[in-house]
Amino acid sequence: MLTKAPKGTKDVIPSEVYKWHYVENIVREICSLNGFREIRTPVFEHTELFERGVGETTDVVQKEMYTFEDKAGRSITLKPEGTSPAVRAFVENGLFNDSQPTKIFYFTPCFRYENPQAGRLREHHQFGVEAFGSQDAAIDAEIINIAITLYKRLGVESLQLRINSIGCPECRNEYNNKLKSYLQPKLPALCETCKGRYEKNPLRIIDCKEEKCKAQITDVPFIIDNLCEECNTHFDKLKKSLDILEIQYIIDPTIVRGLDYYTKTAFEIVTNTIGAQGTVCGGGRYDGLVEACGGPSTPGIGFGMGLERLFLVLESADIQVPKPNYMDIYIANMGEAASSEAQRLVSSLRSNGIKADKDYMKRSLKAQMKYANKIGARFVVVLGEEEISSKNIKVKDMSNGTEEVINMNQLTDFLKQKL
RNA sequence: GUGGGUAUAGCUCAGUUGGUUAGAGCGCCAGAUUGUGGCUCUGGAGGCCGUCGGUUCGACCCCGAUUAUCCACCCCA
Repeated sequence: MLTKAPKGTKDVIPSEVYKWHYVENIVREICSLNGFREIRTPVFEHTELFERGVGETTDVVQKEMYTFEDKAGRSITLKPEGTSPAVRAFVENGLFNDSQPTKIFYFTPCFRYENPQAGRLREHHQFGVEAFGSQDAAIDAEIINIAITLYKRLGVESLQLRINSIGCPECRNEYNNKLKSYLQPKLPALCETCKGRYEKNPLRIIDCKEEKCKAQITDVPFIIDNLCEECNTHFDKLKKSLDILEIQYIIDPTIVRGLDYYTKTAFEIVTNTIGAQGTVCGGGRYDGLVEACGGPSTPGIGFGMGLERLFLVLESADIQVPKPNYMDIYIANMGEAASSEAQRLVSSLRSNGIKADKDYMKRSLKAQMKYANKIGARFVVVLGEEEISSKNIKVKDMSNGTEEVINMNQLTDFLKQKL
């Protein structure tokens, strides 16, 4: 127990972390190009935020949250998703007073108490993007474009964008009635969960995976065919915008999303290469969420992208993340005096911005050379009594084995020139 | 919450139809004559064979439970 990470969590060890850095750097670059700035919010929030934001009837809130009381009796929840906290921060800090839109992004851990499987953890990490303040469907397309661009930059091609519109409260209400009257005669044949969904959230029945439910609703009316004029116009504009950006998409009327806050645009980016959990990015518009969280009526749209799943996609596509150079120079040393001199040297090199390391294991010279090779040191200098007294050192280029003799004092300049 | 698979070295996995000292590859450490890496060769360290109980003269192997892990359902990223 002591030496085991909790179920559904994973360490990122030093030899793997470069992949995260690589992706994070590209994300930051893309966000910056699109005018999105980073926001950092707490790992935990008041439970109420998620109940209100994500929705009391959702699975996430009903059975997947890490909720506990703190010592003062407050109900606290580890964030199960990133949008509600972003909205809370948007409202609390009065960002709606700035010129709109407000365009933000974040990296955050998310916590959900579920049984782990391929592509599903109890703690996973998301890259998320939110844009507040604009109702323009063009911004929906641009949000989607950020996710598409990221995957394109990483060299992934086998992904599919699926879009839908799930309407606004008005047309959804009307549609729900239509849906209910369609479903009512079939109710006895539906599964137990769907019987429950009928009153609370009939839209979800369309998404049910039970065969008997699927069989019942083969000619179910979709909301996409029952949108009000405004929502229809919005969806048309979205499609047009995606065309302008040359983004391929599939209209999938069964996308409903499991978080209650979505309105109008809902989308998923999916793959079939990483197991059953193929949604790599999911998001949509949430025009009522800011108001529901106590802010002024403000439209919004965003997405969450699971980073662990992103890495699964890279793996399945056999895409290698370039490894960084870990070490510029390694100072091999023999004997106490040389060890001290090596310490002085690496310290001076480091303060000049050169990645430098030395032996701390009292290894033989041969072993030190092997080590230097293994850590990927570009250059090696051997320090012994001779070098210390003469101040002349041989700098070996590990990439081709050539050596050059220079004065010890010139090492920094020499390396700056070579690197 | 439900179902199935798996559990042997740091990692990936063999293995014994139940019988004495449990194996490989990779990795790690060291050596192959003087102070120079990658390739090769040699050697070494490293395992209560997940845990507890049962069957048996004898269990790493069979049975049960338990825990962990993987996969799937549900749901989601």
